[in-house]
Amino acid sequence: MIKFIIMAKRSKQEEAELRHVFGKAGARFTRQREAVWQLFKGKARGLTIPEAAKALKRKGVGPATVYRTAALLEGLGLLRRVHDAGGERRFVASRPGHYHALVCRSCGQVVDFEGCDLSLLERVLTTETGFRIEGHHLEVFGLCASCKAVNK
Amino acid sequence: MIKFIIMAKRSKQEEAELRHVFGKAGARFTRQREAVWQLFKGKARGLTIPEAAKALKRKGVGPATVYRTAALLEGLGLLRRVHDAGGERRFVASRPGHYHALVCRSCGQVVDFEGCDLSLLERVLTTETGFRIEGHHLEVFGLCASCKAVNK
DNA sequence: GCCATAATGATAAATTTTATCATTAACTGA
DNA sequence: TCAGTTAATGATAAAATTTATCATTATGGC
Repeated sequence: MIKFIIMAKRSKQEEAELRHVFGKAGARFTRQREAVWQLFKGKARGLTIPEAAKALKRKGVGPATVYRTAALLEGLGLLRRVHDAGGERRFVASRPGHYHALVCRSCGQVVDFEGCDLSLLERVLTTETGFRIEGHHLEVFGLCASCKAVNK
Repeated sequence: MIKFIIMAKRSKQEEAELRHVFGKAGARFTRQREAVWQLFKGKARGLTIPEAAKALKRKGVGPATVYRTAALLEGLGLLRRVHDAGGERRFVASRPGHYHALVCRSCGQVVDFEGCDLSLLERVLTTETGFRIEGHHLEVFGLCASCKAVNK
């Protein structure tokens, strides 16, 4: 069964969770790191680092910190890389686990989903190529419902 | 059925094919463009642009031309973008059509394959999200047979 | 609240990518 | 085969992105 992810709004509970994830990794919970996380969490289409850096400059977060924090959050499983149609590197808020992205080519909105079944494909690849399959990365493109309506 | 691609060696026939592909697109068949293509064709793991630029400098091909040519070859379907584990943008020789990459995380070798069947997944996504699915991008990681042997 | 030190901002440097333009060389047609 | 047209290239510079360094700041543990 396929499960879709809806990002929860900011809450005390979320802050506690965040603090826990950070703490477990020995990382401090700073104003800047939360600003970065909140920014990405609010953008369904994700952001490139330069885009994020521009938006965060106003909030007093420097570019170097954006780079550092994106790498950190990726390591913690809170951000995931997505490559849009143009091959641009974007980061999107995520939950730890095995998710894939359904990306709208018009507005860029990203819907995460899990529950892909590639076991058959992987079995064939194993026998045909001798590879030991360890994982995969899947992205699906299309037009979301509202862009479909607008673009005819 | 899954079909694997083995890149043919350089030949008169290949040159004719190349000339045809270039010509049909109104692009000229230059020494530099062939050098770029030959370089990528010989590297199963693909190359980043800076890597390619470094290798081609010796052959008298400037960086700007490498960028321009990679974009051209991608447009012609002769190169495809692949993102390795580190998220680096690499270009890999390809054939026109719908192929996916099986990437070895140790040596970086890429085996193209076609014949993935995601129609069921795409049908579910369509009904669940309202998206009009237009395509997908799939990469499978693992250890190739020889790296598997070496790394135990 | 104090302390140790991780994290930040500022700055600079390195790297990657794009733009410009005079020169070169690939295709066209005779 | 050869000249003419013009796309493509190299050189150069500029812009943009990414990484490194280090003094200062602020977080988390006690």
